[in-house]
Amino acid sequence: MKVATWNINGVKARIESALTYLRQENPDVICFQEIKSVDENFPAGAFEEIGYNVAVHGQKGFNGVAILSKLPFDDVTQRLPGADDDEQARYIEAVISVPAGALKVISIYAPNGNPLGTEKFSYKLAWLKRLEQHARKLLAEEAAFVIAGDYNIIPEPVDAKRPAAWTEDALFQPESRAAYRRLLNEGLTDAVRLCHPGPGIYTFWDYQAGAFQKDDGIRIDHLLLSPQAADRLKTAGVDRFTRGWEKPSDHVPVWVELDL
DNA sequence: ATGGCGCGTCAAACGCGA
Repeated sequence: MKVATWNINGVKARIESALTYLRQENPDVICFQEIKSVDENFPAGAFEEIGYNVAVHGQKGFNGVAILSKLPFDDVTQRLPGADDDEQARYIEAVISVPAGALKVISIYAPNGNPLGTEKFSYKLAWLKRLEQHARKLLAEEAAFVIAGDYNIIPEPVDAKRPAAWTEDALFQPESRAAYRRLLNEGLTDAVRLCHPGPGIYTFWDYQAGAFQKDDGIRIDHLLLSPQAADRLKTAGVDRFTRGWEKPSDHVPVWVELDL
């Protein structure tokens, strides 16, 4: 079973690319981030026509996440616990029945957090703390799950072509990196890093300054697996070829193959 | 050396991203 995640930077702008990718790569599940659409305007029909069930948590103009699955959803939850007043659409969780039992798939769009020293950075850290607390609860259930999405965290210097360029950025702050490391310490597996230990694995290249042509990238989109999902890990990868398409997203899809 | 884009909202710049 192939589970992918892709920050598409606007579903309306990326609908043709998304459909092409799904037809070509045929993932069983894909998590989208930054759909920038309200639920009612999400083009669910176009995805249903090629065989996907659709679960959406959108908002007007910004943010927004979705999960598409060939297998039906048993349950869908649209909120990350811990802040009932949080209006930003950054989280959706779905349970899918698979031959080996059940798989919980979570699509996240973690806050960017720039600029430093503002409420945006404290919101980022608070949101990541909520994610950690929720992950702990899920880990206690000892079930297979994957938290997939745009974490907006560069975990290590090896995850950037030019780490020195990011030292004043929220994505590479010690506090952000520590939040990611805590998820690993608590037992989650970074699937892409496990399968590709070396340098040069990136998932985002800025639109500006010819970043992709220079391969001036960063790795900020991740798939974290629970121990029960990691037991089933076969391979993981990054589909950087989509960054060379016409009108690309600045992020590319990342995926895992699980033996489920 | 520096800066170089793109999306959505709305109908001209602006917020936002990373």
